[in-house]
Amino acid sequence: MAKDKKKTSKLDSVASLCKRRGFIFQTSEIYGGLNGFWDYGPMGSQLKKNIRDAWWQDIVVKNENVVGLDASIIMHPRVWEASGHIGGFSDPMVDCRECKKRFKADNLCEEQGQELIQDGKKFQLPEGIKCASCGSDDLTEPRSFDLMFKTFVGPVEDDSAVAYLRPETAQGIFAQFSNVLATSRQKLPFGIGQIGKAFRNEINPRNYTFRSREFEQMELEFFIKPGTDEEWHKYWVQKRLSWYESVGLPLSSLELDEHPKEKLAHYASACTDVAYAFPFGVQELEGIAARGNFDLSRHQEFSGKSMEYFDQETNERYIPHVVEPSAGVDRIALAILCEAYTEEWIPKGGEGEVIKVEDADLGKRAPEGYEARTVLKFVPKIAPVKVAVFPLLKNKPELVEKAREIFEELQEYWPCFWDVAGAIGRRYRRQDEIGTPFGVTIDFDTLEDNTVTIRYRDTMKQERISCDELLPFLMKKIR
RNA sequence: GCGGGUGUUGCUUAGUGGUAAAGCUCUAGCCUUCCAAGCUAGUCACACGGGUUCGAUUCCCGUCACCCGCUCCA
Repeated sequence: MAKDKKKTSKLDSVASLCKRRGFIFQTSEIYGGLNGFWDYGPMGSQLKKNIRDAWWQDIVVKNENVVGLDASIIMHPRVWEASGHIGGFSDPMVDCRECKKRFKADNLCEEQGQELIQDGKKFQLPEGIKCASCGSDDLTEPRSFDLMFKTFVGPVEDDSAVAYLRPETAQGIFAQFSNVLATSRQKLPFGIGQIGKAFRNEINPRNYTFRSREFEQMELEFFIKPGTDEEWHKYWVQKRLSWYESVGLPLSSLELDEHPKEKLAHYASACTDVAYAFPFGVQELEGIAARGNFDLSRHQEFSGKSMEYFDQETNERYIPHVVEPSAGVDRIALAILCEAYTEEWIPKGGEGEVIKVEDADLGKRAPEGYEARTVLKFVPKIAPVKVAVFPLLKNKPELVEKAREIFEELQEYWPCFWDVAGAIGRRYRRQDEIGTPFGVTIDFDTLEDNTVTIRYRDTMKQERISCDELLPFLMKKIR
């Protein structure tokens, strides 16, 4: 195999660790996998839960004017007519028979000053359109790629039973706007937050878990008085940025991509992407869009039900505008993994400087006199396992018993890890690879003076702390 | 989906028309008073499906998956 294998990129190193340590697996791997679908293992599922919890806490719990929702994945098909996903969400593509390149048909036409001809579900290229790459006019007919997964509701598979897996969670919020408004006693401005799976039959899933066909979104629809769009849009961009910092993505690793006005959808007044510098390029984690009242108006039109809000202060009746921060959980998880992934060369014997391995040298052998360490530097809040507890020696029952006691106490509060196997250094390194921020070791001194060693993942420094102070100390560090 | 590349165990590699080897990891035991130590034993692989053949991991065809480019955007 792979005699001329390219040097591995950082993404390969991250993916390899994710598999080795139980973060991410290929779905149904024993059958060869399925393109665009991924499973999260013991560490990955806890990592994702921590990300969701951090979002839910920051968006729903800590804002008294934001409430939660958990809408169903399959909704009435008319929802997708109203949202524009049926008819508008499929991209007709053309292929060049000469140079084999593929283009979005409407982009290609637009670039050449023409418009794509649409006749119901059929598309046609206008005269004279040429390949943007090689200039050939030998192009295929525009073909539609429906990005929504279809299924049937009930036992009969006829056209009237067709339904769709939601391609975004947002429409569940819009469709329940009136019910939430009526039951939550909220006044404008207020928001509805939701976390859930969405599905898109992507043409080409890529970049590990980055573009998957099944993915998880965290979306807030923040409803506002028309005319306040700009200030609320700015507010949420800032608010979201500070959240990213709090989960371990520093501002220096992020980029704001403000869409120019002329590129916005006709109903939108602003859209800013939060992007992360992945190993494969700067790519979007979240889009924060000011969408006007497009969605609610459409649902009012298609359902015939009023989406208006009565403003008690001004005695006005209007359809609220909305600002939508919409984030991808899987993308954030991948960004956090990439950001946290670190290889170090540490001097044997403990003397000298630790060398942080540059991206280009990842996976290489440590130089003479050094040994390699792989560590995931998660912030404690996000780390899947918070504390690992070790008896210094396995064959000393008094150590094991005391350690077990401490482990069981800590387990009441966080996911913890119990490990008695192998030398203590080996056990520390195992925890480094899953990003456990704290190690607690019980030794013979513990039995004498009731103190334990606490070992820090990032610095490998150790200090002694009284057993009584351990819990409050960790509480403070982990929050 | 199109074009190109890749596919042997958890990882890194070896090898063969007669079903596979090594190191590390992992598991168990012994030992061990703080950073992948040592000793003993053990588990685990030729992506899948056809074809050729007495016999295929090896040759041929197809499929799948992953990576790169086109494309895409949560």
